[in-house]
Amino acid sequence: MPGWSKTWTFFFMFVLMEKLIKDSKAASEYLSHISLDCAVFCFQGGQLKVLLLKSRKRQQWMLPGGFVRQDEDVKDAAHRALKERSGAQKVFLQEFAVFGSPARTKGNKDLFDAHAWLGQRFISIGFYALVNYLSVTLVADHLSEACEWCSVDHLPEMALDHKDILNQALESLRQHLNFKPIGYNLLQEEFTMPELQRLYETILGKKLHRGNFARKILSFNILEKLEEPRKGGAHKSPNLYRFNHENYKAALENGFQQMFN
Amino acid sequence: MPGWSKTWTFFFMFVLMEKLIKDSKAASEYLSHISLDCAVFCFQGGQLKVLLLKSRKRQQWMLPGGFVRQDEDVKDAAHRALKERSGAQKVFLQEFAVFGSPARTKGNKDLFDAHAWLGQRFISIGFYALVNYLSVTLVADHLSEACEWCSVDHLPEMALDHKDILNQALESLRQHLNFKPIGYNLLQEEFTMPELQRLYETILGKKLHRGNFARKILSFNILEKLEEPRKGGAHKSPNLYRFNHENYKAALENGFQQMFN
DNA sequence: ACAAAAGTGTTGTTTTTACACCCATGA
DNA sequence: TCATGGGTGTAAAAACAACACTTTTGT
Repeated sequence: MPGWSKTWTFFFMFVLMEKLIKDSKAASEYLSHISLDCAVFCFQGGQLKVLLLKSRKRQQWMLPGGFVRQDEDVKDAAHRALKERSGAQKVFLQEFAVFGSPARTKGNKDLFDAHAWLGQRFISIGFYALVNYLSVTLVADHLSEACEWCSVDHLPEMALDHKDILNQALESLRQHLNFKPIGYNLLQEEFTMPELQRLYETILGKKLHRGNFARKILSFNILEKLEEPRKGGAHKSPNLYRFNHENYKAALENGFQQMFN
Repeated sequence: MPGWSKTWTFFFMFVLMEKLIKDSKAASEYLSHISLDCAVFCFQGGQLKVLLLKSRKRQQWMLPGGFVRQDEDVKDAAHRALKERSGAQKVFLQEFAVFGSPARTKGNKDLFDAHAWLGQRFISIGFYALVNYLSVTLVADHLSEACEWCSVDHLPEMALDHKDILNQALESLRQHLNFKPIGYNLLQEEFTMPELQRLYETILGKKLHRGNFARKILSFNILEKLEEPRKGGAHKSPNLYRFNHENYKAALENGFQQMFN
């Protein structure tokens, strides 16, 4: 087409591309090939739990995830995805790994065949999130029929490589226990010593000695004991503590030098 | 255009898009918006060094980086980038962070204005690599006029957020010292006790006690002493050691329980 | 002779670990 | 009274840190 100027070629292209873009809102709204998956943890009933969605189409459990808008920070995208799913804002979010094998989303076309855009290859950025069980209201998205907390000790079968992602999130959680404000974000603002100990025991996967645990964690001066104990339990009212933000933050900067192993 | 069928619309689009794609080889070869940056470390002359490239266009130092092919594993892409830059294959590579702020590549257009594709927003996946100084031959790419080892103690100004990426790589290196085969990958196959100690001292940034260091690291049974010492030095020939792969690997699986802090 | 490397012994300190008590209190 | 929570004392074991002294060996 020697008579066509470059300008005309581009003009036509844009007219046609606009139509394509309207067909697929996602293609213009989000960066292609990039997704994120979140392992959202809470601590409830003495158990570490993770938020799972059940896909409507295939009855498989999945981690909540999302995509990154054209001009959005990746971490903001994760916050947005999380807010939609749990109503929770200002959640503690930590990136822990990238899942970049081209094979990992081969099953996508099947899983999401109603949406062509979802059939592409995705490189997924893995985050773990820590939320307070009480401050959260679960909301299933339109692709999901259920949205539940599931104990990490009894995980169901999961779609794609999501079980793998979750296991790596758990491993990172363990390694970060002395470096990130994990206790602070998983517990309520006010908590008892047995609750804190059970959290540590659950994440580390082993029993800790009661007396020594309290002695050690108190020696860091990161806890403040409150005046009033928690009333209403079946037994002795336990003391309540909360974190001293300043000292906690300062202690994490260096990482707790061998806190608990 | 009611007479046009959807099929025709798409046919024209593809014809035109093909032309666009030919205009920009990169756009078809690589995933858009995704890059990777490598902090390549070696240990030489008692110093930890990092591989830097000097950009021809702006005389700024940069970390070597690359892009991910359409059907390529992200880690393979990092290996490929590294091989081009250093000739090194089978390098130890560890992903450590994602740099996903939309602001981070705002300077790109200026830096790479010869290549439109490079002006887009990039989410970069950060790797650190550990190489043996002797097994590497540096090669500058066509955008760079120099390619050098630079001591991490005397870093020059760097482009974009590369200094930030490098600092996070160093921090990760420190935290991984007891969990990843860092000594194994930075030293030669055969090394002396003072070399190993200096490596630990450099990464941790502090002096360690000679006698206690040797005692402790030998107690892990991860080293094998060779028959012959290293000849030719100015003083007493030091003993040579190498890692016992099996024991080293086993020890890393649990992480060295407080090895050196 | 000197300097770097190597090996080991010793000592005091700190940390860890494991028990053992004792007390408080809500049902 | 019992189950749970909370506080403390202490003793043995282990780990750590700091020194000191010795030996080896290539130049």
